[in-house]
Amino acid sequence: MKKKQVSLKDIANEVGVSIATVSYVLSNRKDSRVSEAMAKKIKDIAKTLNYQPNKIAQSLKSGKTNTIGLIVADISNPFFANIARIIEDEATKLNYTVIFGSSDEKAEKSLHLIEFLSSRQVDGFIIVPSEGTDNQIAQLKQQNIPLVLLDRYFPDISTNYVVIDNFEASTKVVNELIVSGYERIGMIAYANPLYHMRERIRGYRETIQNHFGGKISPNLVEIDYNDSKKQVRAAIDNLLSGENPVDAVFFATNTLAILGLKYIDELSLTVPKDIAIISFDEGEAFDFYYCPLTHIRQPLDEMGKRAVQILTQQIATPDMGEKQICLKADLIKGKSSLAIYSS
Amino acid sequence: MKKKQVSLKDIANEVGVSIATVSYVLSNRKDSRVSEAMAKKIKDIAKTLNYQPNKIAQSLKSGKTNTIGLIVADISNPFFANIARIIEDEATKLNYTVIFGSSDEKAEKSLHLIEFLSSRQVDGFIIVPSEGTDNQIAQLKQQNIPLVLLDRYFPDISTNYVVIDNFEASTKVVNELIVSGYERIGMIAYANPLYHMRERIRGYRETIQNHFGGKISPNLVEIDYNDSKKQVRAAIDNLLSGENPVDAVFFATNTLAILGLKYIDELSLTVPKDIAIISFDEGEAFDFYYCPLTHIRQPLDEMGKRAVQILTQQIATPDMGEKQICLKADLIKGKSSLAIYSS
DNA sequence: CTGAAAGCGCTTACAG
DNA sequence: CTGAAAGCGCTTACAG
Repeated sequence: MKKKQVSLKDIANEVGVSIATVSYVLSNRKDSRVSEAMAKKIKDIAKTLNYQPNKIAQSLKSGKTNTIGLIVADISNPFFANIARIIEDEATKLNYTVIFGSSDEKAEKSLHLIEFLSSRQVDGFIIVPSEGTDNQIAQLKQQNIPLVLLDRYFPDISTNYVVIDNFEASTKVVNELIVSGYERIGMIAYANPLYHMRERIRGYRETIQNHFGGKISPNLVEIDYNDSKKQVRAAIDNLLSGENPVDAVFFATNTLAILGLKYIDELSLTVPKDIAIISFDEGEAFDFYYCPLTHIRQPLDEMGKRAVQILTQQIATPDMGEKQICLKADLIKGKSSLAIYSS
Repeated sequence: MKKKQVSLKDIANEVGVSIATVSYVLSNRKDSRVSEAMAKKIKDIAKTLNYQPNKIAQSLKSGKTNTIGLIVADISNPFFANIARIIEDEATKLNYTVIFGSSDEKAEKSLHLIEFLSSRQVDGFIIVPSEGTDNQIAQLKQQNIPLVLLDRYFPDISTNYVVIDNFEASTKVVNELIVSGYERIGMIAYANPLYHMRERIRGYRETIQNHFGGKISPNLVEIDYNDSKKQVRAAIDNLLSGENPVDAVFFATNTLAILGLKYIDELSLTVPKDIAIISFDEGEAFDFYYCPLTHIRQPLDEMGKRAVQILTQQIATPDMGEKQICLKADLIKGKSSLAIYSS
């Protein structure tokens, strides 16, 4: 039999005083006028009994759980795993607990998670929304549930969000390749209608367009998320075939880069001699890759922390205005995009 | 203003019936004899109002939160991150939520987490205990709080646990190296008094002893967890120096292997030609390592699932006997321990 | 077939 | 200086 936790009542009985008095003392309210002596006695007994307040009861009373619901798009992606950890740490600092789930890029799963977390009475949500969840987000907003979108957002729904400037980052990638002497630059992205992916693609297209003025066209392949392994291989075959095979590939995410590089290894191509590579985000998988990868590094730490801060502020001050943060990402130069002449 | 969630009372008012009746209908208790018509009406209204039961209130009433507290030793280690994910998935299937934290191998942090999770009224714990937490575990046990130790346990405290046979796994590693022709086999482990680490070391020592019968002695270096980077480098320098430098190294964990291999790369040594390697556990970091690593693969999936199953069983049946599971781990042969003559 | 009442453990405005 | 009472949203044994 699990022993019952000690409650205020147990302490009250022990000391011979009312539950209310114990509550006043233990919650340190200054406006209660409990005698010093009594207060000390109560505190001592509470300590010897190892009293821990029942947060469930506190939550029911206060309507606050000090819990944040976090929904990421894919927890098996180190990008999201890392940001989840950062959010967890920051939340803990601010005295919040995080309950999280992964939508695995599926709208139904996202809906299920939102309902589940709502029934657990989370005080607010941090969500990396996946395709087709616009209505879920709109609904949360309409219910005035505190909410911060992270990494992705819907331009048509006005919410708090913390994202990066994907267009600008993508521009940096393509410019780096161009400056290094590459010309036939392919891109492999997800066939995902969400804004962040469209912006990465737009950055690629416009930079190619602006620089080559139509003499060289963008060469983009979009991959279906649920069949990515096979399609990435086909995409690379495709980009490398024909009269003008690419000399560089820009991967729109780290997961695409991992799949792509494994296949490039299989083909016995050497990076960057045979083909230059830049990736959006990285991952531990590249720690031992023979050629350090040039990649976009998103300010994960700041993104996670800002999201938590904005959310907890909104929980505390519901009528605070909306906060919309767009951060810049850095290009980290490895050796996978070395200038052609120096290779 | 955040709108209040709809409660049983709202539905009761709407339908013109008592809260109790609504509760009976919505909790689907067969023994209540509410008329079909009324039941239907109530269910319809509940649906249109989008009623979600308040789990906080349910928990307070029932004394059950359907929540598991998970404490891992180091969430930044992919081994624990993976097992956390497996536990999360299995728990979700069984209708439990997981709240977790990382003790970062610190006893005080572990205590803090236990208290925190207890105050959140978790129904039970899954814990990867760190050094010096014996008394915390004993205390939980003494309070009859359902508990499963994972990956590590204390031989002196009788609890549920799910672990692997570290001694046997370690034996396999050393035998593999011996069979492949290596003789001067060093080991790098943590200076950690916990049983799992001692067993790995014992397996190493005894196998060396049994095979070489004293003609070659074990060559073990123990590393301080909090200064591991520097000490691993020194350890490798040490193992490679002297009259009889090692020709193989057994790393007792994946984190040690990562640190070690990076240094070995810096030294421009080639695996396995210059030095053979076997690691306990692996990680994504090795995905692109030029030489696929021979390593011990623990049955993560089974470990995580069994832990959840045992815990939830004990929550349901508190006087169930203790379950102690010791699984075997596999040796996965890569190329980092190739037989000497074939290299 | 339906409802009044007690109670889970806490907080807090109010009374004495 | 201290306590009785109401209430957070639910469940359930009991009465009618």
